[in-house]
Amino acid sequence: MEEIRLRFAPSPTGPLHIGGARSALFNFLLARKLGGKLILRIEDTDLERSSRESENNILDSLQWLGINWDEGPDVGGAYGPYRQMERLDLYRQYTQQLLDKGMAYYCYCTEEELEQQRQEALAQGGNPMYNGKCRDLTPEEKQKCEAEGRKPVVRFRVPENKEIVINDLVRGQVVFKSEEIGDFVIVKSDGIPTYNYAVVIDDTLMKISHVVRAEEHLSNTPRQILLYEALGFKVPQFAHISLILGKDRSKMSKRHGATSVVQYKEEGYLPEAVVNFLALLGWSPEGEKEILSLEEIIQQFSLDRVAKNPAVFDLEKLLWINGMYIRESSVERLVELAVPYLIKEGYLSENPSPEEREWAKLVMSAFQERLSKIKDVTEQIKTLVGEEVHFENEEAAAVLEQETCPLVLRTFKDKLAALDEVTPETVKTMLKSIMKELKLKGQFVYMPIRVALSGQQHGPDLFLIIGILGKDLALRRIERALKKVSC
RNA sequence: GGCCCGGUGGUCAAGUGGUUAAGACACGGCCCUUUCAAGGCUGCGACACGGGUUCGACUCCCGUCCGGGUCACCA
Repeated sequence: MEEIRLRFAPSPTGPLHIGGARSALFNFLLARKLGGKLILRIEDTDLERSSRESENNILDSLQWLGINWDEGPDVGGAYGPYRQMERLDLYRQYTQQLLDKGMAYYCYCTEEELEQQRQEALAQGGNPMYNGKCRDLTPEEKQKCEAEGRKPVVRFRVPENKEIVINDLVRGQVVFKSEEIGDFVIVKSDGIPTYNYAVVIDDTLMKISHVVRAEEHLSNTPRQILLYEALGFKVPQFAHISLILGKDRSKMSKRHGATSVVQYKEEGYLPEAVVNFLALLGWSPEGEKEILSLEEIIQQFSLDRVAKNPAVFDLEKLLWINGMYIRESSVERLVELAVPYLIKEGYLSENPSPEEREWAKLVMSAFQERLSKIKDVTEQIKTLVGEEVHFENEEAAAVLEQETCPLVLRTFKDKLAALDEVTPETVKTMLKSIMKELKLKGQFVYMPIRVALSGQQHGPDLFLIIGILGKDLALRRIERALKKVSC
């Protein structure tokens, strides 16, 4: 039995993209489902754009999501190194092999020449591919180019009249013709291999059995298969999953909003929610239950249930899923998550005291049911902090004009002042007693107090609001309202 | 432009020749409730189009249209 080995191979050219996260997730899911391993490989051959900072961000993001790998640049493994730039020697020997066999050749064309070729091909309505100019350079021609100081690239000699068949695990059979593929570069003029080349050698050397990646790579696959065959390597199984699109149905990009995993983390999304959402984008569980833990998803995961069509990223649904997870969370966890936001907005001091943490707990239990993402709590809490009460609108202000309002507020003030312990329970019974004594319907008691305390007609249960404000501030806000009402 | 992949409600998405074409998000209504939210119930809403094949097509074939990807010394 062949060992099951999957990999996620990002380029460290920026923070982990949401689409990359989904590729990583699907690889992870399949690896776990099949009892195989997940390998993390860093494809850092683009010297211009690659950075260690991005690499770290990618690892952090994956870890945050709960996507763990068995081998990688940080943990090592038997098939390392796991950064392509540390594997240059490995590629070199295969390049020599291809060169010796005449399956690859040096090309001295300049960028300008290539650009011109492309334009010409395009103008003739053809495929803008390399025309094979340097395919059969004589030693003299070569020498001339060298003398001019030209640095050659290595191109792969694409065989003629060949059908390349991909048996894709999600797309089925896809056929390409070799005539549609021009001789492509496998080693750049600086000696660094290109993606299509390095990926083949690495996947082979790392014994990757299944390559699960985004659909944008489907058209690259025939090139890679040609390379596998030229090198005498075994071709792995391929599975190309569809892309994630923005609202306007084009590929997800910055203008669609947050595209990187850290941005979602910073907005206050829970990792389980992001994972759950991503899994549902292009895959569907068998049952009707959509809120699933990673374990449940692994159990149910299968490539047969992966959709072929691209999926539009629906933030509304992510928000909903996130809200579901927030509601399922313990208040303690929510407090941990919320504290940084609360500190940042100045609602808590840098090192929150036990009292402040207790307050944060009141806040989070009050808002747990109504948050879609943790960060929103800073917005929601605004009305419950400070001396000033701002009425959300005229309608709210009008509540205080009610005839019975002064009486209600005064009664409430006295009773609250007399309360020894302000807990949800004591406040609750206190409020009920006001209803009874004054013989007033709920709305004539609760609404004026609510508006006087928060300026809002809507919000968490009144007794929770009072807990968050605290006895003293609540009293002062009532007094202010009372002053306004009595004149 | 050539090649490749795709096209079920606004969005995600079941479905694999015969179904009243699931479900979820969003949206509307009702219930619950002192408010909102959450929750429960309910409603609106779809097989891109045109030809075939077949007794019968969302499902199979062809064409058209639409969307996306790719054709880099980026991955």
